[in-house]
Amino acid sequence: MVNRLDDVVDGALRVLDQYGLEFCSMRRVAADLGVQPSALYHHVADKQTLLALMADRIVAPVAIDDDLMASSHRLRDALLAMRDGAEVVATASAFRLGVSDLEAQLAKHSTPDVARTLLIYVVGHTQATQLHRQAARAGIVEPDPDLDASFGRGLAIILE
Amino acid sequence: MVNRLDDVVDGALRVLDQYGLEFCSMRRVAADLGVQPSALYHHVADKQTLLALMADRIVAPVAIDDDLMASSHRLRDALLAMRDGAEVVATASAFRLGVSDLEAQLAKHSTPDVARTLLIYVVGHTQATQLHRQAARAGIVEPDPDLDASFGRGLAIILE
DNA sequence: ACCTGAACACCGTTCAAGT
DNA sequence: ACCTGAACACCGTTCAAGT
Repeated sequence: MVNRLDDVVDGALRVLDQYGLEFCSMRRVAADLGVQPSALYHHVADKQTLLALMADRIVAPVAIDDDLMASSHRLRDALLAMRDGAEVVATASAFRLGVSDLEAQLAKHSTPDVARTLLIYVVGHTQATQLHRQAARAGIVEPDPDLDASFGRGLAIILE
Repeated sequence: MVNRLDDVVDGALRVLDQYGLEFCSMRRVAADLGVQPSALYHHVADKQTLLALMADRIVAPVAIDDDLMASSHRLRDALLAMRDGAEVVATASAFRLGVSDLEAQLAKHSTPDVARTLLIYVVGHTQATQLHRQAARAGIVEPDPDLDASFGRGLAIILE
């Protein structure tokens, strides 16, 4: 079987969505691709690099435009669409201040400081939301139905 | 040698500060305490629980008062004082929306929405800062001297 | 270019047993 | 109450070698 880098990222995202970040190991991704673990290192330098590529892919389809409120909601939706999506993005380089493409896009439609504050807030709130939902699903905590609305209210505070 | 739960958390924080979250394993913490890995499970249910206790301890000395700007800076300083401090707090339960003691403290001096937005921002910006500094130390990226000031400007956006 | 097979140095966690 | 010793089922990564 022949794989390209894109196939490896595809497989990694499949494993992430199915099993969660905790179980998204190089060995599982390899198994998903029907390949030995060592084969992944022909495509990718290490796990961190693979995670960065996954983060880029999660965030790639998000369109940023003049409407920062709507753009923020689209970003949140893209993160929520993938299991542990926000945490992957928060830890990987898509979040690197000053290097993130997302931050640059947001800055084009506002100011650098608003862009950065917004990006941190959206990823952070979504990460907390996914953490909370996971805890609620496990019965550790009662579900909070206000979390979606809470996101919008925080957004309004940042965007005046 | 006899250890209490507090000694275990102490040891874990020592290992965290010295080696970073990536290498803060149960086995290393045990070695730091001069004990077998299995001994830790007499004090703590699992690693996640230990991380939550560590997060609580990192955040415990932070005083929250009327001055939300100064309080936010104190929280940031406490996170920066511990290697990977922001990431530990972001992942552990100190960050759980609606359950975090820090969030409740902040809410007493403002509104629930401002408190939550502030908490997410401070932890998020500090996490990105520590990520950036680590990358800069490794020579992967050039250091950004504006990060400290950037924090204050984002804070001002949230607090009007 | 893409992969296998085998190895190395690690993990978190459990559990019977010791003191 | 606190810990040991041994085991189980895993990790990420390297590297010679194959096609």
